[in-house]
Amino acid sequence: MDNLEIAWVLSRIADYYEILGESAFRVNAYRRAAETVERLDRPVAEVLEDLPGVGKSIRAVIEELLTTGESQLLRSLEERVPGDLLRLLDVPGIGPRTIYRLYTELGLTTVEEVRAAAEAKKIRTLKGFGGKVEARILEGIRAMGKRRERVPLAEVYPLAQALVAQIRRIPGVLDAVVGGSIRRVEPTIGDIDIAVKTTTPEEVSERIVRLRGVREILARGEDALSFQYELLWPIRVDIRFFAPEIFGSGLVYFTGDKEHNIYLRRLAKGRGYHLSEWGFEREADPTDRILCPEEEDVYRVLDLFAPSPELRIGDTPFRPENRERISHLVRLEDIRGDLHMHTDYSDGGDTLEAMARAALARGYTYIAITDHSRSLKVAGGLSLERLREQGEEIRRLEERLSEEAGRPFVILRGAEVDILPDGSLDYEDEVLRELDLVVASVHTHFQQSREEITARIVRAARHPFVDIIGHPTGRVYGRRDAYALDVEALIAAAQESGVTLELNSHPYRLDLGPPHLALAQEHGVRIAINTDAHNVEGLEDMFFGVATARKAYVLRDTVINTWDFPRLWSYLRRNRGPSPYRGRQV
DNA sequence: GCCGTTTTCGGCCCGACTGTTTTCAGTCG
Repeated sequence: MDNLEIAWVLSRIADYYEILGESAFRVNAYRRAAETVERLDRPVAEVLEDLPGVGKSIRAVIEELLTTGESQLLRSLEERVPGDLLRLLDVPGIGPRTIYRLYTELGLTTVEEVRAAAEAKKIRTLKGFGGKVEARILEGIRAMGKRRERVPLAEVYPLAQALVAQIRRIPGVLDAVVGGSIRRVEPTIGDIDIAVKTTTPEEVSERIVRLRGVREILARGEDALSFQYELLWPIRVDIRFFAPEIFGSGLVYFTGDKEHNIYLRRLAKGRGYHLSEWGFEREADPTDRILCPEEEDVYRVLDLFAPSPELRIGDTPFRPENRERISHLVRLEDIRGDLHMHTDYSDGGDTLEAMARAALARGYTYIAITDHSRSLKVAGGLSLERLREQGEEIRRLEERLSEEAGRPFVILRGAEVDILPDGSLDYEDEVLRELDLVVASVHTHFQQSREEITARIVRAARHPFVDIIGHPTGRVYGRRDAYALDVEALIAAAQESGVTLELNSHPYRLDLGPPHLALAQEHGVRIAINTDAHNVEGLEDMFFGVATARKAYVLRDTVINTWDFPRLWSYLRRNRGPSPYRGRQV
């Protein structure tokens, strides 16, 4: 049983306990344990003894799951709450207490029975329930299964930026910032959170609800506004209004994550303060307030540094082992080049020159052009002849741009070479040796067994002329699961062969993800943060990749495209010998 | 259920909004 399955059982137990009216603290304990297990970067069995928030009882459940694959506790809970009532938890506005009352007071045990009872107007007979609750239940059941769950960051990000830009233009808006999981650069997003700085929330709110795309208003008060937003597809938007003097505490609160907020509030409490989005209040004397116009103010009161948003996961940035490393983490401004991009030679949308100029404008000192190899016909893979042609154009362009820029600008002649189903590569060794840089990636036969695909990619990782394994797991958020690859085996192979693993920055991919990145770094494996850009705009995705690396506490020095060119070059020549085209100094 | 240089018992983060009431529980984030 893997970590995800165990986490699922724990959160299931929490759901049952919640419906049964168990202590909220017990429910919370299971829920937190589930999250802890889900986030682990190694099998739970290895670290079960010292898992924070996992004590005797929950440990026993996990041990039982590990040995028998089942949980007696879960089974007995399933008997106590028969049917499929748990599914109602997914209905917005329906929570555990409502489900509990439907079960105990009306004897309903299935979603179908609940629907029938709502249609027969029986639910409104319960004390405190009216027609609106009934309507909400019916609407929720109707929408079940059709509802989209979390959406890939790639799809939400531009939408959120456009929306916040519109809000900024509304009179009375002093500032507006996207918060929540988007600001934390999480790979999937549940809703769009926006913190608005204003002294006139009512007027601003009135203007926001008239924006194009605003559908159903879900909640609207003095300080908050929620609505369904729909341009191409629907997503919930939550907006909070904060006065300038509390915008810092408001933005901290609205950025999260939830565990991070709880940690900060507990810390405040230990110092006799009550912390909320309104700022600090001394518990002994509520009139004694500390206002926080900036986020840094909140952290300063607690004697903490303000972690960048992507690091705000529970208390992790403040743990001693991370705290020391934090100033050495890779930053966007450390990136000196991009080692994976496409041009219109294959399936890119922009020319070689446009891509190179855009990279130069970003301040890069080197890039690698890595169009697809010949067998990938759907992506216009390059024949040997086209590859050679491109190489010549690259040489001329490099010279011209370096001259124009008045500084060296290196364009590496690379390729993204297909790893064929048997693990061999799509160009002959002589061709690979002549290239400056080879990214090897899987683009076909995703469905191979774990053994097959692991052997396939490991074989490529051991090839002397492969420099980078591109998007190693192949996962594409919202579209495709990872290959069945044994990533740990790949990391072990990379440790041996010295090949670099890619962190593909495209927000649909973010592959490798943080747990694997951390594991790779721990084993001394190098990482390349690349955009895999298919047009000029794609180069901007580097931001997502760097944030993802930071979540894994990847250090600057682990990332080969933070190195200066001589160091990178000697790495690239490690198995190829001297280059016939390029001296050591550039 | 978990946890402890304030505690092995007694706490456990906090507030906005809705619906149905008339002071609050439930839900959500």
